[in-house]
Amino acid sequence: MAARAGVSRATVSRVVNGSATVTPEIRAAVLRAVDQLGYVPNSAARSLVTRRTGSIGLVVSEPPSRVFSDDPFFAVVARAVSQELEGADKQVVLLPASSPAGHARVERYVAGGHVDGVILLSMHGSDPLPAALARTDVPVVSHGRPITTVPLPYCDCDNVAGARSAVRHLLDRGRRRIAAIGGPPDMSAALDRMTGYREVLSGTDRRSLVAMGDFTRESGAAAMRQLLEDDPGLDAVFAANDLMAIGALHALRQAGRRVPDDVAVVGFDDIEAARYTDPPLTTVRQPVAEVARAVVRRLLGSEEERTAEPLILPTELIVRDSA
Amino acid sequence: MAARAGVSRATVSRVVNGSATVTPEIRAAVLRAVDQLGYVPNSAARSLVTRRTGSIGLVVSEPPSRVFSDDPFFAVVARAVSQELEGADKQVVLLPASSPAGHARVERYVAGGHVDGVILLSMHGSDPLPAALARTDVPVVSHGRPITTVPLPYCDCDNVAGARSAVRHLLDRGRRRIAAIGGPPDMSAALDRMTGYREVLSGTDRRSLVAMGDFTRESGAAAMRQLLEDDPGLDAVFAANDLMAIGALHALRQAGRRVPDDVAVVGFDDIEAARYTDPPLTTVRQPVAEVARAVVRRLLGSEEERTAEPLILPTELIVRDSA
DNA sequence: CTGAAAGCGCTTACAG
DNA sequence: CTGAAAGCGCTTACAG
Repeated sequence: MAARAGVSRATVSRVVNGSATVTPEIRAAVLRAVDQLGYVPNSAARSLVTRRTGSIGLVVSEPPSRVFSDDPFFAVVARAVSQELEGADKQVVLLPASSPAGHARVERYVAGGHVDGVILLSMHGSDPLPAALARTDVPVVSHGRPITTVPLPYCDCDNVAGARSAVRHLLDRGRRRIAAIGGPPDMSAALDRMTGYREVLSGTDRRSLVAMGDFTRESGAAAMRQLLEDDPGLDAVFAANDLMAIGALHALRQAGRRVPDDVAVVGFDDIEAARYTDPPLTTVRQPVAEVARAVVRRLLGSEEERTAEPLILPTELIVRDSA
Repeated sequence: MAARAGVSRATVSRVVNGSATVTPEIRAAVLRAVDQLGYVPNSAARSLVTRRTGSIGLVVSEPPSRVFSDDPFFAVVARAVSQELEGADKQVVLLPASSPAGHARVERYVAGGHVDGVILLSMHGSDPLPAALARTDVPVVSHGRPITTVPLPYCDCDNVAGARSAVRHLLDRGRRRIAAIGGPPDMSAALDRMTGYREVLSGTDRRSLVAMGDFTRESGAAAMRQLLEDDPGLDAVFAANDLMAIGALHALRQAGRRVPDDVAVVGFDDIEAARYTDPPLTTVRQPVAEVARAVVRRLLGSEEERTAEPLILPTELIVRDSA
């Protein structure tokens, strides 16, 4: 390659890496040779000396059922991250970490210098990975507030405020018995949304009534049946995510309750499917892609940017027909 | 590291890589040192000499709207691939290739030796990437039959037979005017499903009636409205995927048609959402994850395995209430 | 079974 | 502005 262009390897390297200090003629000659030979620098050799890999790890620590099923969350994040990374010419490598074995693999992988940074996705409270990763000198940013003892940079949406707006809306519509379907209690998003629900109700004379789900449709349907049994008189339900709200809609229909006439339903996320339920779902829109992009920017930014205050993006209540 | 264990670097390498020719005592000493020092081999240095990277590229050549929206297809594939790769201790790196710029990046990335193999996802007929990649000496296997001039190893499900079973079912239920909603005409899955539809109808005295969509819910709803306008007397519709079937259900409801009483609907894919529509959707189940796993096995297998006859997995008709 | 040495393909001070 | 040389951290024939 260097021979073909009649220059040294060093000069080829400089041209390929866009160094300014190269004579135009030489640069042209090198570029021509690169083109003719289809030369592409070997990435491993380059990484070895630059100590950078051009890859960012996306750690998905979630039981397959949720992240990889019908919830568009993972896909939306993966896409936004890839896209935002394009400008920096970096790729995302998927790091599944749902099992202890997966955790060990991810740790080894990161420690082995395979990635320039790590994005944590939907971590659970019990997860030992954040702490382990924080000990590495690889930058880590979490998508969503992690429940950890170690402080960790993160971006998130305002789950508490979002839930508040949903419950207030129900109150404004004159609903009196507002139940809730909660998510996994070891995830901050689920926790925060329940906090918002309780906060609003505690300001009134209404009692709270909660059934737990795990963010899946099926669990939403089961929780709804439970709720109906516990309090047949309920006239509204706030589900901590849309998938569970869809399950609730299903259970309500089977129980012969009309929505929103008998029972009003509000979800959280505003996934695409929310527009196609019957009736269309009133829900809290969460800017998943924007949070993901913010995470990437922090990850790529300086140490100071990363350790700055967590970025919390606002949510928006989307009123459709279910409430 | 080598000093700590009192052995040479070569021996450390042998122990770490599990070479059999190491004395138990020495192996133990090295392992102890590895543990104490938290030693992890540098991946770039290793790749440089072994010429392997431990990464597989997942090329997603799809407009964001589809793959990354609500269609669980991408997530299911990503998960199955990651999982199947775990045994081989390889990771998947996401390679978005929806734009020409994306294509160029992917080509460069693969040519740069970043990956040991490439999986192509839902390629479109016009896509130049398969041919470009086939020229590399990196193994390539496609998930889904690619529409290319160059022969390319692939695995798929039997889309034609699946569509046939759907349309036959409609016929068996006594439906007389069976319309269809097709997918993107440059994708083999869409093409093959329409072929199945036409094959069955051509064996009868029924005429075919087709409206085109692009695999999204919205396009399914639009196509359904079109069909209703073209032939108000239709009593069944076969949609080339579930998302479009869901859109069709929506349009039908808005048009005041009852499902299945007035119009029967059958989809294709059997995504999770199909069980939660009103009424639950009759559809053709497609083994997406199994195809993905088969793709990985071929990719990891020998040259002969890869170039063997394409593996075509069967589909299954799932009868629910919509038809 | 183990070690000394070469070499993987780059980048980057260091001279000139 | 360009080249010779060192060096990144491993693995792997090759001796012994």
